[in-house]
Amino acid sequence: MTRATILTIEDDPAIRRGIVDALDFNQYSVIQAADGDEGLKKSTQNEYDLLLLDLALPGTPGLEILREVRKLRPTQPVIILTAKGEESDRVRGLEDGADDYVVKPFSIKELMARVEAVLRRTPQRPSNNEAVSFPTGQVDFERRELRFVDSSRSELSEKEVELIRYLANNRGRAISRDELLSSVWRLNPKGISTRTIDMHIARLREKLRDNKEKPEILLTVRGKGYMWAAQPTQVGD
Amino acid sequence: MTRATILTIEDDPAIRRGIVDALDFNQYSVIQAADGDEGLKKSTQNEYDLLLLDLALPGTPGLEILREVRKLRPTQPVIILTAKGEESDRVRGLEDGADDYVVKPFSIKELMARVEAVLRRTPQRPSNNEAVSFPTGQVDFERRELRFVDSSRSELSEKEVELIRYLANNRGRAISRDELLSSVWRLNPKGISTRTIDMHIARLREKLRDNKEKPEILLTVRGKGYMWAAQPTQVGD
DNA sequence: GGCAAGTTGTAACATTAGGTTAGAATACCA
DNA sequence: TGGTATTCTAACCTAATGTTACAACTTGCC
Repeated sequence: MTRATILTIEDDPAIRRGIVDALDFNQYSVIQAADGDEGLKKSTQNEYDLLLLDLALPGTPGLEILREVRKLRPTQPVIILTAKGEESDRVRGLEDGADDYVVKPFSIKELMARVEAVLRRTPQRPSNNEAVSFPTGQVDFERRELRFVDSSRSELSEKEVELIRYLANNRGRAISRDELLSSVWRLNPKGISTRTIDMHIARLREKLRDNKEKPEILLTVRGKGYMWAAQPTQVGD
Repeated sequence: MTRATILTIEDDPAIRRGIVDALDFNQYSVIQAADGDEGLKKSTQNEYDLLLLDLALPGTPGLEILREVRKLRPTQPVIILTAKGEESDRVRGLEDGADDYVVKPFSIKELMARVEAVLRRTPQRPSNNEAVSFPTGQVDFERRELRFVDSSRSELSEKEVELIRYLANNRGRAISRDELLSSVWRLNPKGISTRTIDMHIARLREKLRDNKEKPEILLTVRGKGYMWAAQPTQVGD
């Protein structure tokens, strides 16, 4: 069991190698990208616990990657790597939502400290197969089904599971259709025009037995997308 | 400066006196209600940091008060007081969302421990005049105005301040119009039919310079109400 | 292969919640 | 008392979402 999955976007092979080794040694699972285009692709197609992003890259520039990722995944943790002197880049990066930065040349020790710090303050999401509950029941990701308090069940399809997982992992945050298409469907279309998501939501609401007129679990956020309702109250301890 | 404001709904004058004294001694601000009707009124008209609710009351029964309050304020912390033996009431109370219970007769020490515990695990809201920020600026409750990053400002009216405060204090949670009417307007109408809230929201969006078609700060949750957007990312430390 | 069941996507239409405008009521103040 | 700011109401309108019905695709099985 690795501690977290980290995407490293860095073109210098020596530096990349160093980073990967260090992360690997510290029990992280590491994915690599050697240039901007590959980085953009990997970072937008998948969600990682952390992105290590060199700003000076061949291909798509680091800052653009950052902005794209940020648009799609507002909460994706990102640490940027900048060369000494390129202070303006660093400032732009932080403005664009990077969580922290490391200035090259850096020591492995320093990098690891930053990594740990950012991961530490990332709100801990339920891990992949942890139970997600809603007022009238809970989601069993293992068995791909919903179990209700009256112990009845409904089965979930593949896409439904992924959709529910993504939404539930981000409860309390309104997720745009773009973000869903990118994260759940692994597509990357700017400004979509498909009702597919709405369809799936409708089907999910049905299975969740959510209130049809006034949903209480899977909320519609006008002009934005959908949201898994924040837990109203936690009863007892 | 008191630590928190607590509403005590308890008909027995001796017990009530004891509770009030103890809370007072511990720096809490205490409001009292001596029967169910008064309790229902006070608990629905105002929001408190904590509700101490005796279940056996003349007038409106405790459980009904609990349910009404819960409908209006899903996060209102509540501790119920039950007589020894009335176990079914206690269970019902917890089912209906009470956060904890104390069985009579209880020691002051025990009560205080419960109070502290519940308050401790209540998600700490920004206190009344703490700054609330949004991506393009922040709310200054003192001066009743919005300050933007470009250091321009807009003034807020009384109602606007209260509305913004309530929504922002509950960011990430969709607030129903009923809850707003009850908490901000201090009205108690079941199933409203006024567009007043929508109006105020529109004006607020204007002042917040929120995106008109796709709001990013003050979101509309279909069939439910409105929501102050959850913080997308916290930049840096 | 090819049929059946299940899943996912699309097109087209329907509905209505919420945005919006304009003005009436009310409160505030000098 | 008149003027100004604020709040509320009524009425209208639109576009975002819900919804239906079916087409396309996948999967497994004989």
